[in-house]
Amino acid sequence: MSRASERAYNNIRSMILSGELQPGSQIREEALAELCGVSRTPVRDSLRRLEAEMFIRRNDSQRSFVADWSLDDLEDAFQLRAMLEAHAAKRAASRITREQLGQLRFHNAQLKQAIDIPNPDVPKFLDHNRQFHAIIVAAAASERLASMLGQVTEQPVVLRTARQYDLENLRRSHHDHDELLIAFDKRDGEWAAAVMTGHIRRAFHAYAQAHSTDTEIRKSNLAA
Amino acid sequence: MSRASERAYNNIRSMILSGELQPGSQIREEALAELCGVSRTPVRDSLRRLEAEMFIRRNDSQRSFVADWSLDDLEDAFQLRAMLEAHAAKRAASRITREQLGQLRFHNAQLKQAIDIPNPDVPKFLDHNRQFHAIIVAAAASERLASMLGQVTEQPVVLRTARQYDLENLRRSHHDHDELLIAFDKRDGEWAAAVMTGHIRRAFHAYAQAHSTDTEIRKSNLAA
DNA sequence: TTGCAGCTTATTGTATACAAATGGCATTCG
DNA sequence: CGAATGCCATTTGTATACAATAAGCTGCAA
Repeated sequence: MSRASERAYNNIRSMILSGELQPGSQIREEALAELCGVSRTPVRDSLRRLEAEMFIRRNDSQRSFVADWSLDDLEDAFQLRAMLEAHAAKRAASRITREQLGQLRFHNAQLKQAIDIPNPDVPKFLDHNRQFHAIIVAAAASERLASMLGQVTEQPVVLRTARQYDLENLRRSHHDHDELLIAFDKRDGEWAAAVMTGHIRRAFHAYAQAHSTDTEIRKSNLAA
Repeated sequence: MSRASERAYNNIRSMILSGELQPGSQIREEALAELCGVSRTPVRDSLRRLEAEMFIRRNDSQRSFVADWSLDDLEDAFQLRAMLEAHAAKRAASRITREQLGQLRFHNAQLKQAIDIPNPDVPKFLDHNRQFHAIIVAAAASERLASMLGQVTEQPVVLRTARQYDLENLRRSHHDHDELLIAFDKRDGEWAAAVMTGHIRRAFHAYAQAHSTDTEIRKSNLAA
């Protein structure tokens, strides 16, 4: 996608992800256009795209609002994600190449390094984690599946998820990856799928727990 | 969506589904704009949307082409659809209301009528079949799931699928629905999911068979 | 006071002109 | 003859002006 349009999309998306644009708040095309330094045309393109990705929703009269997900909605998204990633793992098990297996091992080693130190390097962990999962999706070799996964893997909160993982969860996450690697090595799709399902579901519960704590803190702040 | 944009979207979509725009052929915004009697702006909106739905793909330089799916790609789509619809059936089993169950029975009775006559009324069958599945998706109560299913249920060929069902397949389809109804009645999500999986997979194989026949006919026509 | 009608303003939709980028062709040079 | 290069035609991207629509407000009447 071309320059202005790309910029608008990335800007708006990151404003939503960062919370700069508050969930539920209205979005005006012209305001965003100014913020991004482009005209309304590329902004409109971006909004359509973000709407398809469910970052934005529109009311009956076509006004746009930042999506505001309940915990139930998020569980729904995680459930779909678990199903789709498990499917990807299953497909990947029978298609993954030696080279891709090597890459998985590399990223898994890197993310182990990121947490096996006194001060865990969470961004590094997240980056290699992302790449690890991306390789599996690529090995699954289904464009549609990849596109659908794209829709559920980066919902606003998901970005915050791993940050709220405690160290124990990060370690478990790493061990899941280890087990996935063995399953892939044995070409056991069912096993890989089962491990992946648990892997994603743990992520949800870790998020849910952190979220409730977070919500309580926010409430007490409001009360104070 | 507003008038011009809506019209453009529906026009272009049906041109693709009907084969009027041939798979693989390039699409030019201005040509479509003239065909639809609107300007390029709403056409561009539509193209973006159709691209997200994978009816259209773009090359590196942003030129658009009608998607051209191989049989493998289609199997992939059907596989995802089977998984998603099974998931929907499972969720629906624990959430469906008495009223929705009644509606399912109604549509199933209607589609039975449509094929239980000397000259089957295929369009009627298709219509009630569509509504039957729509009710299940609604009962599943997941917006995301519904949106994802939308992406795999109406790929170009899918429209042609049921037309190519032979009568026997239509009857089996009806019986699957009967079984789904019982599973829903017993609130047995696993059973509903299993039936649904088979239901969709049969649809794929019916299509694949009809497709290969079709392809052979086309080949012999070319040879002649 | 409440509810509604009509007006005003805010916001999105559409058309169009122009800019940028890309592809194809022809020409030229090795 | 083949490959590279520059130019022209085609196509898409962006900005902007204007149209259409919906929301909100004001004032009047029941």
